Amino acid sequence: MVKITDVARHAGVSPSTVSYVLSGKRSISEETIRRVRESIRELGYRPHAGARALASSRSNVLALVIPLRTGIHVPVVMRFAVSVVTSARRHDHDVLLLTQEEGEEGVRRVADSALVDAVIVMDVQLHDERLPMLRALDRPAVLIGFPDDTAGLTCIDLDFRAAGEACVDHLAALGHRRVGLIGSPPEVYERGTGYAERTAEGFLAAAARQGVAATVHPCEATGEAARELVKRLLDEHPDLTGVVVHNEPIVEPVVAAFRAAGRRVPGDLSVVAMCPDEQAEHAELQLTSVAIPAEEVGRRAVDLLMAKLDGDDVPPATLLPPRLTERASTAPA
Amino acid sequence: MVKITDVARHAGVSPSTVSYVLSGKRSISEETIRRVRESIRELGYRPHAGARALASSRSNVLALVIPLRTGIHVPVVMRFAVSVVTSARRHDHDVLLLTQEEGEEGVRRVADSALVDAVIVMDVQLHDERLPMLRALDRPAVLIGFPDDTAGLTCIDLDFRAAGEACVDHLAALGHRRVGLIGSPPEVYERGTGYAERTAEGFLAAAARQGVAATVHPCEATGEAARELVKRLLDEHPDLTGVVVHNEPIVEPVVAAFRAAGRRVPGDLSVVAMCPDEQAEHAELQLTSVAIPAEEVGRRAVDLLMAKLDGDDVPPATLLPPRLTERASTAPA
DNA sequence: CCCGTTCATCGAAGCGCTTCGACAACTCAA
DNA sequence: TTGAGTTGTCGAAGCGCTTCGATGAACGGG
Repeated sequence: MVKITDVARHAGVSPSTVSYVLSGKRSISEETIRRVRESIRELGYRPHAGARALASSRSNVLALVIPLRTGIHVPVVMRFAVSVVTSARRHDHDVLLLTQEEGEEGVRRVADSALVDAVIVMDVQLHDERLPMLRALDRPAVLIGFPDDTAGLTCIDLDFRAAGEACVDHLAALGHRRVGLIGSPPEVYERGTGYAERTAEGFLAAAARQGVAATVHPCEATGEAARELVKRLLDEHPDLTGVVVHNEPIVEPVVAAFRAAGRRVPGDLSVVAMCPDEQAEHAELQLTSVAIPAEEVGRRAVDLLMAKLDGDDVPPATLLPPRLTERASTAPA
Repeated sequence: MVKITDVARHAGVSPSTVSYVLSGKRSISEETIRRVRESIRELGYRPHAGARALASSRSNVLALVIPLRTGIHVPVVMRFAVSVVTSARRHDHDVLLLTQEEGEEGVRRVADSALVDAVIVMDVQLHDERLPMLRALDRPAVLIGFPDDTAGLTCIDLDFRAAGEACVDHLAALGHRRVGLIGSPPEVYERGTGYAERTAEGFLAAAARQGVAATVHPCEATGEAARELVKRLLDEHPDLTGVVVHNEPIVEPVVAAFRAAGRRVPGDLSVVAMCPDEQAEHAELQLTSVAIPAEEVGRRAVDLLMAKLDGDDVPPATLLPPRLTERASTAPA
């Protein structure tokens, strides 16, 4: 194994100089930098991560806690994760994967053992049992998702309340007078998930404000459940002309079900999806949608974490404004 | 931060004794073990991961390279990943997440810097460009998926060829005389993905052996593509009575499309899926299926890696035999 | 009762790096 | 021409742990 002393000898400098070339923490002459870099390249030197962590008390590793609960949409989770990994690499950090199963203990373990410098937690519940631990943690943490009480935490997410409102406002502007929200599976609401509840709140608030009749309908993420719900909706609300779907896997089945029921989309019935842009664009019918900006959220979560690691103050709450893109699934009532 | 010397002092022993209690590498008296454990608990001691890695040249971290290509089914990838993380924890290891984007360089980086002790690579192609690097790597690696040439490697996966055969054998035994394989998206075949090609080979080989007419059809993973393909299939092969679907997201749409075309399933047409048992069981129509044993593959990949880390010899190739479970989607022709 | 073993424990070295203080060599204003 | 800064580099300490060899105590066979 090539170590820093080998590089130092090869370049004719001291180990500390090599270290300073690598970290840039002291000024080094152009010429020396060149020689050291050349030696590093030639010898194929890689600093030993453990030694570095020990000496600097920085491991350059972040922990990412991913959710495993039922009712979550796995592809979206993966987008967040990939975005976090990619962003972390830009800051010269790696990402350790923790499953929710390991839970509190896992976070504490990797934090206390200095395996990681900081933590990102996904899928935070309104009353998340991990909050006390996260508040007490002696390492920076960023939550993706908003708990009820954000005091002492750093949180980031799409502004789901505003997103819910944006969908209704769009439909109302098109003249729709009765709208429905097809939401996440019931268990997601039952366990108090911020994004689901806040979307519903925004949806209902905007409807009230606009004088539009509105109802909220949790729905399992299966085609069958979607078809049944659509049937029931049309039965109970024959005047329904606008639907918001906040449940990625069943967007397509919902559209198909409305069509099967004889409704033209968007002729008779408009659909707004809340999903990643990619999904909205690749659907058979291009969907008017509010984007779930997983990439941006992941990136900014990492940026926040890096700022905290640098000792900077960061805003405790970051709500990304929703972006509604009009496509082919909505039309005037 | 509590360190080993603190524990040693508290327990009235030397640091090395504490270390030996923790590692079990030397015999220690019951009484001392008890006292040391008690001190560890009381002080909340956690060994510093970096220090440990430096002194022992073992980081107790594995790298997991996950795929990002198009055409792969994300939920299945996630199952592998979760299984790897869970299994690694059982062996007291953590998992570092690498994306395929980082590629070769990423693996080399974390291996050379001793950030990880070993590597698991998912979604290996038949002629994977990473193979030379993996062969040359000075750390153990296990591949999930089989390249064309496994020399010098350790690979594990479901035996997809046998799986393809099992599906046809099942259908043939039920008296079906013409069968079709609805496979992965075209790009998956184009880039030479082992599991897709081997399934098709097994499928065709068994059909030839059984004297059954058979065709293979790649299919994009969208409901629309599925519906089109089904229409075309029925057009071109009116005598088709058995279908194998090896493309998780479109299993349901395929069944729905056959029904929409007036075929009863399984009355007129039998469907065998290749998907996780969970998916087969939770479908509206319980699906006869060959299980994709993601959990087992992940677990055994980790077990193989641990064996290699212990210096044990391991089989270069592990093919898990397919398991076909008869459910409600297949019936006699 | 002595000596060779085994058992339990200790002390010290060393893993490869970062960082701090020191210092020689310059630079430049007074 | 001096003294105060600045720049570039070095040496050494130390991060917290594991591991090796040493050692004293207890044990048992001859």
